[in-house]
Amino acid sequence: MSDDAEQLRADARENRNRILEVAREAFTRRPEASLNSIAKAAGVGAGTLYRHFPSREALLAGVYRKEIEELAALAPALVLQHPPMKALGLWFERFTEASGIKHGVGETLHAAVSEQDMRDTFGILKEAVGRLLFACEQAGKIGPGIPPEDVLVLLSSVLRIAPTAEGRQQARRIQDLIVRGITAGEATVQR
Amino acid sequence: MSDDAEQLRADARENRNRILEVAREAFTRRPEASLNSIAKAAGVGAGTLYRHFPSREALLAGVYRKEIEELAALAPALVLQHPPMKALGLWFERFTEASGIKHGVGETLHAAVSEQDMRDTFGILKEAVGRLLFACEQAGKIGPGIPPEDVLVLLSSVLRIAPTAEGRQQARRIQDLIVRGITAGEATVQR
DNA sequence: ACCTGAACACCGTTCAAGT
DNA sequence: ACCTGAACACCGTTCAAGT
Repeated sequence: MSDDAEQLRADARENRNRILEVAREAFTRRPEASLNSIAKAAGVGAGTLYRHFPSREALLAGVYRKEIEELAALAPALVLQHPPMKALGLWFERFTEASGIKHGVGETLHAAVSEQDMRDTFGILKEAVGRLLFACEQAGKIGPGIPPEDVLVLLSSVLRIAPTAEGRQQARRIQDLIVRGITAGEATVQR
Repeated sequence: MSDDAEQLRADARENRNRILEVAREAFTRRPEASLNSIAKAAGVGAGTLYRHFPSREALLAGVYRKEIEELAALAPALVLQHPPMKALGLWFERFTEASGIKHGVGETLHAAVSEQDMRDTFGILKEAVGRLLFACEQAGKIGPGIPPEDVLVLLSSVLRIAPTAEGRQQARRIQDLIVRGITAGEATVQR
């Protein structure tokens, strides 16, 4: 929602956007692309890139922020259009499919503890999942008090899976397992 | 089980072991420790390290192999000593606790598709989980045909969690969610 | 205010030369 | 048969000098 590029001088904002464009491309091609190479491709000095994005993670967050915000915004929309459990399932699928999310969320989750930028982005996703879970809860489909962040951590495991045909099947199976876990409520967990 | 250092000349085997020792220490302190610094600390040339471990991942696998093998060996032992579901729960806890596993398995899972070393190590863990699941299945506690690799991928998500007190609680909750997902058998997954 | 790009210390990796 | 360590190309990051 917030633009993050509001009070910038015209040339600075242009640079910022160009960096984000180039970075998105570069990361899609090769997730380990160097920041120097991105700066060069964007036609800016290395220092400029570092001024806008002080760390690799900050750049990642910048690149995928829009995508993540869209994904989050989808949650309430799905809740309106579908029965709660169906909405949850559909959102899970979207989460897995969103290609950019792969890198973006992975890093976000990983760094959510330390980096501030990340906490924000993570918070957006957490809220989205919370909304979905709440709807399911209201409908009596799941037990109360399942922390959205737990679901998100669990869901993040599918991001590691390679995007082969086989991998996609596995991702689907894993999504189902998560849904079942949520659905089961108080089950026979033994210690 | 296999030693991996069988047919080596005496000095080579010594070097190999020293590298593994130093690397374990270094990775524990700082997961991104450079390979050059490890070589130096181990008192060997960089080339020697690369001869033994051609990639960072190979070194990680070497470092954590023993630990992973022990964890895997624990599975059948637990099955003999406890009811199946309890054995599963205990093994999950051990998996989460094993500190070295954190780095080792994370990388292993990530690279399991490409690297051969990794496939082997991953296979060992997969077999262990398979054993646990089979016991639960035999006891009629879970549905049949849950792929061990799915459980492992899911379980790997807890490895990202920071080892704070709060984090440990979350890890525990997530383990429970996984167990519930497995237990639920065919549930109300909607599409 | 913002940008450039040379400079620094360090990285992974290779390979000729040694034993 | 194995090891050393200098060398290479590249990395992230900083910062004086420019506009």
